[in-house]
Amino acid sequence: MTSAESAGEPDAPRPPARRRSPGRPDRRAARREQVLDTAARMFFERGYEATTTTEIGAELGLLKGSVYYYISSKEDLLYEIVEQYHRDTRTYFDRIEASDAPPLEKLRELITTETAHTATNLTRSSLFYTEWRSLSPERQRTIVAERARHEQAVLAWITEARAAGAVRADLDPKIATYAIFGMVNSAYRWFRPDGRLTAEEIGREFCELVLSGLEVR
Amino acid sequence: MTSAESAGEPDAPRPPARRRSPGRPDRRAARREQVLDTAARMFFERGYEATTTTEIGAELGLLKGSVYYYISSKEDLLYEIVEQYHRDTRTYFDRIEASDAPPLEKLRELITTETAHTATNLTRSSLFYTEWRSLSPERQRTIVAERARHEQAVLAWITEARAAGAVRADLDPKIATYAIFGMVNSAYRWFRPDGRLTAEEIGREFCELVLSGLEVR
Amino acid sequence: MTSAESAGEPDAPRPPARRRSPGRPDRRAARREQVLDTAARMFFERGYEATTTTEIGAELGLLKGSVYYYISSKEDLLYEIVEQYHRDTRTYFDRIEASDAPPLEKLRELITTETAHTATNLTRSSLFYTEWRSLSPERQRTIVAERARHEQAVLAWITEARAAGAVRADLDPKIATYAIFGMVNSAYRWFRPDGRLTAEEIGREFCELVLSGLEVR
Amino acid sequence: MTSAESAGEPDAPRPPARRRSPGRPDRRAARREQVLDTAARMFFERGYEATTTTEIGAELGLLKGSVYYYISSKEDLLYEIVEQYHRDTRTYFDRIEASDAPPLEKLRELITTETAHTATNLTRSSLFYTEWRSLSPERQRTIVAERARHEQAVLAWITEARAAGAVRADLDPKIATYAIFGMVNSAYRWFRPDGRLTAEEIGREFCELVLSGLEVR
DNA sequence: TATGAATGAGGCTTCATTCAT
DNA sequence: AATGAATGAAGCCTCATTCAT
Repeated sequence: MTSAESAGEPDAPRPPARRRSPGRPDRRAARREQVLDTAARMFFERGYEATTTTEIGAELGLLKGSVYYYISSKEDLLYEIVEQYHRDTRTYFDRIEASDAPPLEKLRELITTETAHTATNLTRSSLFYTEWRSLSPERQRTIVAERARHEQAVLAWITEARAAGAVRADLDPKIATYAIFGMVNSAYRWFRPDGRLTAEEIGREFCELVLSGLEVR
Repeated sequence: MTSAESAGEPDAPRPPARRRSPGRPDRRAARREQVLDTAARMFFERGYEATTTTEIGAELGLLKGSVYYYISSKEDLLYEIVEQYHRDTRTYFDRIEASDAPPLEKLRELITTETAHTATNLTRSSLFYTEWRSLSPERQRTIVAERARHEQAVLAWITEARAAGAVRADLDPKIATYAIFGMVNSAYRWFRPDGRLTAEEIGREFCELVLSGLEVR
Repeated sequence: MTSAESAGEPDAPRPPARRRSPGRPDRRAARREQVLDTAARMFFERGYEATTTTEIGAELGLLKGSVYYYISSKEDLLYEIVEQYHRDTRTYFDRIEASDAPPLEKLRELITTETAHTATNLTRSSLFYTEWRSLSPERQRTIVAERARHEQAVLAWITEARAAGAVRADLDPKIATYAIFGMVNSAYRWFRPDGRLTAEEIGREFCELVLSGLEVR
Repeated sequence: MTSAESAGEPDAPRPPARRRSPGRPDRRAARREQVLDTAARMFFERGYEATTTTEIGAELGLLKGSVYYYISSKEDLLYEIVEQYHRDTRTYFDRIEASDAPPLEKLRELITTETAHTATNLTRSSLFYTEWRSLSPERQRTIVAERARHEQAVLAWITEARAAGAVRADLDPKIATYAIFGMVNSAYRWFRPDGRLTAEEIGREFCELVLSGLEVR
């Protein structure tokens, strides 16, 4: 399903599902993706707890029970939605971290990419930040750990740049790190795909603001 | 600082409730405040939906039914908790806005105060930002409206300072506003009262970072 | 008119409570009577189940718990109200039955008296007819038995009069009996003390209608 | 479901519900009707307030939660039961009123039909008269308004007949109206389907009694 | 593939009642 | 004579989930 979500869905379309046999497209997987997308949108709009399986079914033209043909539990549904987002996050983060750009360049790249990613996956990113509490403790831990990894890295970059004299010595790297994530991750709350600025432009603004705040004049 | 809260409660104690008869402290109101505080902490720890009235009662040494001697509904309980925070917010915001300091001074003052406020009322601020969805539509509207008011004001301050040449012309005031609120309001997620830095110090860091990012060099 | 009822109370005032000692009026009994009257009115207006002890207390300027200083249970309260009415009913019924008037005269007397009684004790009679189900099985039985006794008597009177040729032979005495009670006992539903006709006039109308319907022309 | 309800149910069977697909009888609707009938009987026997959803479920071989597969709330359940009765009432009333029979003929027809209707729908009529207080204010209003309409019509008929000299001038039409409804509507309290007389016979008795009471000799 | 019927656990809330003060 | 705090039982209702068809 390359596309055409119901009007309210601000997320970018997921890539089409894999096909089992070339001749016969796997309809099940396609429908499954549809279930995920619909649920994601509804969770985004009303919250996870407030969305019932009955409602999800209705939105899909299915009865409550039929939804379980595609999912194994409501929590799994949420997890899968969040996991997709999470996975993407990991991907670009690993790439950036592995690069040999100077630390502030990495930071710039992370801010830009993460802002764009958040903005292009509004509903999923929103769920990632607001509904993780409804996941099982173990799954929460996975997510928290990954976030911590990102924070550690950013902290390390800033610390490194500071040691190298590129970042103001009078700033606390840890607080700066929190500030950056607070700023970037807030995008899901107010970004509108049809707004005045694109995700890229917003990323650039963030970089300007933060980096010129950090940098030694 | 009359009251010893259970260890987990990071919020500053509320001032004692009004007394009905001057000589004899109003026990009821005190207990009621205890209920609010306990519930606030539990909502903070597990989330509003995940906290049952049975659990709240148990934590207070009451049966679930008995909790209703002090509250009228679970949602009202949440609202009251959030409203206290909300009210305080309004108070200092109005004071700052009414002052005749230059716009960037107002901004500095707001960032500092709001950061401190968030940090000193960790659980309540947390609920304010994460559980407002569990409130009735009307109550949600109240909160959203107030937040919008703050954002409008900050936007106006930045715009004004920019027009006066005090803020870089290449930055978008609106994005800057969002960035500031994202930063400041993220404090409830990571601030720890027993941490290395005080709320005031964090506020100062934020100001440094943001203002030197905004200001024309 | 010894007692000042709240405006809505259509029942005739109960006689003042007995005094324990001539010099010191028994305040408790008086207050108790007030509780009965207030409860009776509220049960009448909202129904027994729908009236809470909290509300009864509030109406009396008391707290929930304090009401129990005067009553032993909510059901007892209802029973006592209904019992007063019941007792009166028994009194005049016994008097009529014991008289040596001819059967149709007794019938006339019963219709008149019962209509008047119903009308003068609107709330209590209403409860007698509508809320008896909330009483304990045993108490229900008492009431049902008494009503049956009245019906038996009326049936006997009509049968006797019919045997004597005073009542039409083509009418079924049992149905006539039911009809009469249905008619008379419906008064609590529509009688208004400030209406066009007095209770006595209504009683007379009933007699006219029924007796001329029954009597051989 | 043409029949054979559990022994205690004195109401006539409802006509079968509409079918969704012509070939396959709609089981759901049938079961739903069963729920209504069972609940009606239980409300009749113990009263609405005294009947719990748990009990209704048990009687149907269901858990309390499962009952809600067929109903939306306990009050809705009551309303639907009462509404069916109400609807029937309206139907025959409109027919009679629209006829061009002379007023006393209409009266006779109404008494007969209403008595029969009450008797053939004992439980529902009973609920109609005794449990309407448990309905929402708006629903109460609907019912009260309809009853008032019937009373107005009967009052008009009697008044008309009286003006034409067919009814005794010394009787008050309004009281006569109340008397008639009191009489007819009391049937649910004592009618037994297996009794000595049929509903039709009882209706005839009522007519005899009332009309010969009303008519000028 | 999807339905329909039911489960079962649990949630929020209400309320008559008690009892020490 | 009345209060305030709490109890405890029960009530209505919701919902994720299952499973035979």
